[in-house]
Amino acid sequence: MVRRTKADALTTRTELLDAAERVFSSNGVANTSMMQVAEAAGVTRGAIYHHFQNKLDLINALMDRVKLPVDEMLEEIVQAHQDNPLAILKARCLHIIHQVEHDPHMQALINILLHKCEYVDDALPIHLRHLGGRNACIEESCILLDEAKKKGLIGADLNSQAIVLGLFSLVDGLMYNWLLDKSLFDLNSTAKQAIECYFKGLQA
Amino acid sequence: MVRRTKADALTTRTELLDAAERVFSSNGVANTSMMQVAEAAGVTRGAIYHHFQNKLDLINALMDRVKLPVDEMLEEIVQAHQDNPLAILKARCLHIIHQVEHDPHMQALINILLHKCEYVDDALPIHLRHLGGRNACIEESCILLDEAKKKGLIGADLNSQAIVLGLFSLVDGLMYNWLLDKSLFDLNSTAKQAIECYFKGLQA
DNA sequence: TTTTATACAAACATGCATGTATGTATGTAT
DNA sequence: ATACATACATACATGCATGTTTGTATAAAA
Repeated sequence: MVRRTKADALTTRTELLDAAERVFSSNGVANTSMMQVAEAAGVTRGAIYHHFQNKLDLINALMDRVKLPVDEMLEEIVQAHQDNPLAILKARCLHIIHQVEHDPHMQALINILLHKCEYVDDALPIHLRHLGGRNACIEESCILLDEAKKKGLIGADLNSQAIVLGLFSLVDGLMYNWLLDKSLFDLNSTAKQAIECYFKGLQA
Repeated sequence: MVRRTKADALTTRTELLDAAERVFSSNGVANTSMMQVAEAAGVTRGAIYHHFQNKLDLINALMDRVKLPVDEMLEEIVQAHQDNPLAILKARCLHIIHQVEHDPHMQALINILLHKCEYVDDALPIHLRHLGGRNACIEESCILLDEAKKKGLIGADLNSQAIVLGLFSLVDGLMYNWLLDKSLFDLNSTAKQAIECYFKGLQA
């Protein structure tokens, strides 16, 4: 019913993203129509198609909003524990957990990726981004573990890649299960204990 | 084009389930139409709607085929390691991993549940079954851990529930990531190392 | 052998989702 | 002040998926 200035348009865009986040989170991506997103944002489909090409483009925009802060934070961690590769690795895992627990946008997005979105060809760009970032993270972590091995912090017989994959799988699994039913357990304390346990098992 | 005897009908039904397993696995549940399932099975939609009420009913039937063997096997494990709760728990985890790696039906189903199916209200019955079985398993495992604690096998300060949740999250995460890209790592050896590591971290 | 039930195929009716095209009021630049 | 672009709403056209109904050849039952 109304037309807007440039700034107002950006507001509309943001509201659309917020709405998409909510509706996708509760209905699932495939199960949500553009109409539903529009309604949740209080506009018509016209607004969506003006700002985004289609549902995929919308999801991509959702990811753009969230992904950046992650990498920045990681820098800090590295510097904080300069010479202790294991501490860096552990802090990273706990940081991810913390992000998912406390940043609502991150939580919604991860929830969508893990539970509300089928890993299927035409959704590929999204998942490729997710996996791309994560694979880089794994490689980097392998290096950290190798350093730890050199310093004698962990058993020399351990396979770095397997250990890293296990670690990230543990983190993934914790988020996966917690997002499935947040009332089932406390994410922070559970993650802390489980990750602690895993690291303890690494010692030589 | 053809009509069949009772036995042939069962064959058709099985072929439909097999087809659904394949098509869902590659296209995703929401993204697959009954038409595609029918085509993959070499029949028409009529055949599907004769054997199943709708897509949900079809998926339920898929789960019925697989779920039973799991519980049976678990009995054996318990008896094999009669008095060592930790060994039982570890064997269970490795058994699940083994199942997913080697039983194609199980693998397809877990893949569908983890990656090809949105956790959304109308799919609820499916996920409830999945979660139900798993929650029972968690409770049971907590008991095992408590026993282990009494026997002094693990640290007395550990929270059983957190540890169990971590363990199952680890297993879930490993399956999750492996099914995402089976070429990325060897499931069996990676799981063995990671789980081993986790259990090692439990010791007092 | 006649009757009935089974196992599907084929056709029908409906609805919803998508993408696009068009209209229009308002902001913006000249 | 005029011309153009922006930011949407509205309307339209199309297609596909679903569920149902009907038709039919064969098997099973009586």
